[in-house]
Amino acid sequence: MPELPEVETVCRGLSHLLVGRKLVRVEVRRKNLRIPFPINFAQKLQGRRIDNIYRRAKYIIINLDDGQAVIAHLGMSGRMTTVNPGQPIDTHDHVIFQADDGTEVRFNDPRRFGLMTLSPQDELDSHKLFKDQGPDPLGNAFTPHVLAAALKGRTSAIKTALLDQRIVVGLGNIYVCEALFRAGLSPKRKSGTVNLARTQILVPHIRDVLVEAIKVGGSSLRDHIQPNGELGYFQHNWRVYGREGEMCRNAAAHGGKGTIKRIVQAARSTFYCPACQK
DNA sequence: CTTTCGTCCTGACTGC
DNA sequence: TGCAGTCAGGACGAAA
Repeated sequence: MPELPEVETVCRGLSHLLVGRKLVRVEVRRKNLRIPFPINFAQKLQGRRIDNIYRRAKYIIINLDDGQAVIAHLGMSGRMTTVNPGQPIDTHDHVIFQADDGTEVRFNDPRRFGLMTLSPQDELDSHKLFKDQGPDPLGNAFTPHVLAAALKGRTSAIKTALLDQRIVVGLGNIYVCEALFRAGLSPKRKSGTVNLARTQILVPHIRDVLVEAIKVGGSSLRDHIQPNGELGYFQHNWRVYGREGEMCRNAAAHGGKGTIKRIVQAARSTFYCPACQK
């Protein structure tokens, strides 16, 4: 699942491949991803030079030399990969980008929860997709005070609230589970009880887990891979996600007690240790 | 306003 | 071995 670290990894990989390059050919093979492509999407990209590629929340932003930006989201199963010339087209290769040095990048998304659209660069802040989004967890705007204020008075579970992109962007199911475990907070705890004292513990843990994941290229769940085809390695560092029934790594500190449990919240699996998350 | 729930989609996995 | 059923989940819009 592309969450913040995976999208960041993809953006860095794409930057190396494409920044400074001119797009000589763009082909849209399927027109109905999560939202329709803009009219003449491919034609508008052809001949443009790529000035910059960066991550905004879980989106990939590709700045073109005419002031437009491509906005791309990987959804659940989206991938951006380079292919060798002549590689056969896959059923789920939805967009093909060919650069002036022969580099070919394909957007492949079996489940089609992803999207790709265009916006003027200077209108991104007010864009429908971004206008209600919360702070980036790796930016200066995400502070314990800001998070505590956003959670105040809420009755929903903290797990659910952290998945809400209006509160903080970038987190998905895996990293929310991991951050709450590190912070010793129960995923079932009411958001409103996560006061300043608790956000002062939680915020650094959110940052740490994301930074650690970016360092190793993100997580690979099923088939998530980087543009260069390499797998991310962070899944080996998961402490609770996908570890139902396993002994908690902190068990020694709890008299040998603590088994990772799986529950369902808002129709999503939550993994946590009842012994150390309160 | 907040919160919850259904929906989109396909591939991997489970159990008979 | 094969096949039906279940699960995975990001985001959004509708419903409560």
